[in-house]
Amino acid sequence: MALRHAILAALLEGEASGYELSKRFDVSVANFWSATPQQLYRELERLQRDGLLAAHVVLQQRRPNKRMFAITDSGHRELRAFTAGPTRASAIRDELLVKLQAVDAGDSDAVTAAVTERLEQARGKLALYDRLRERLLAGQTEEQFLSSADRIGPYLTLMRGRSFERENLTWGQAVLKILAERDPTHVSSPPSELAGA
Amino acid sequence: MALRHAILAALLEGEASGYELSKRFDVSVANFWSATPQQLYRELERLQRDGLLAAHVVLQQRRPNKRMFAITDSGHRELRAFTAGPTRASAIRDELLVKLQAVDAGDSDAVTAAVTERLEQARGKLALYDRLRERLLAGQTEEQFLSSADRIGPYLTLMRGRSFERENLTWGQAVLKILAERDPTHVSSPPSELAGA
DNA sequence: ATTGGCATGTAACCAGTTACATGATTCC
DNA sequence: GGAATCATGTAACTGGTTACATGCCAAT
Repeated sequence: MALRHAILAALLEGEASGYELSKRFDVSVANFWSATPQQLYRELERLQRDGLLAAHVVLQQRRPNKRMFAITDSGHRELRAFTAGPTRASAIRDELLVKLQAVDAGDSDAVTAAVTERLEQARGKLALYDRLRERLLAGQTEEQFLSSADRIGPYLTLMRGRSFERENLTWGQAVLKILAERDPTHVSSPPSELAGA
Repeated sequence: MALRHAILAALLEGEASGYELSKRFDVSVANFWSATPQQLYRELERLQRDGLLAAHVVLQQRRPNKRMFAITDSGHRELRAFTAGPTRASAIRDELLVKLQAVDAGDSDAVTAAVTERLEQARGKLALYDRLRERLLAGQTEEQFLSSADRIGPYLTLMRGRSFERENLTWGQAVLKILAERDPTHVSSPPSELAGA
């Protein structure tokens, strides 16, 4: 029953079709909630059935018609009640870290490649988040934005995603260095200091 | 099919019963994979059935008997193959961030309380991770440990968990300040600078 | 001509969660 | 005496993933 609330929260940005919502999940919601298009379509059905969303069909000439979903009053009440309820602990499931846990019994080169790939992804996401941040700020300073904006929620979650990817970068780089030093084809390099402050 | 590999990776630390494994998941594996005891018991059954784990019953006098599970050769091969295969993107599902995304349409005080609670948890986990780190290092410097230890995987994942909780702390504190400034019962305080470097 | 984006869905399956159940022991 | 810990499970349900299917339009 938590995907519901993620969808409601995402629709605060404005009404959307299933397809548009899945794009929205890809770019901004993915920091804190992941869902496949199939999940979204199914849950949108239910949300509409339960009266938390209202749907209306938009006819398009050059594209297929789409069903736009908007939050109802009942949906707003539900979302508000959700923010007031107990918070479940976050579930993390990261295959890369499972591989790293097993690196000593696994294929070290393959794990190195996987970390490198993750690093690339982190760089890409960081760049995306920086662009989204610029768009949100719209020329204002952070201070100005936070005191004047209608909605600060999307900014706060974006900043969490941003710091997460920054950590992925620094951590991943340190891990690569350590794995390289462990490698048989050894070349010495200065210590990595993974522990931080 | 990924819980299997998380279990195999966890059993690299040594054989365990279902109960012990679930404790292990709570303290150290939870950074990167979460699973309930019921999931573990079911998957241990299957791993044994598929020959990746071998079980033997340990009779105890003052406690119930337990079934200890150990990785077989076949299990080791499977784990190695896993580290060499493609890596799926990590799935994050964090209710607290859903609440934050919806904070502008939600109960601001309740969200503040939830962030405060998360901060406490982060402090606790950080302290735990620091203790685990001390235990792993066993008096050595990080550099010494990394060049001499049999297994560095657990250390690398622990350090990721540690930096994650550190980020939770700094982010959560900034969010609390921002939410307080937004509150009707307003008291001015210096700007928070959430953006970082 | 074919790839890629827009737009929506069904069906089957697999993974994860919740509730419940049992029974002994140790600690307070 | 009661709570916490050790130890394992069943059953029912809910949530999530994968594969497949359709069809049109725009761009190359």
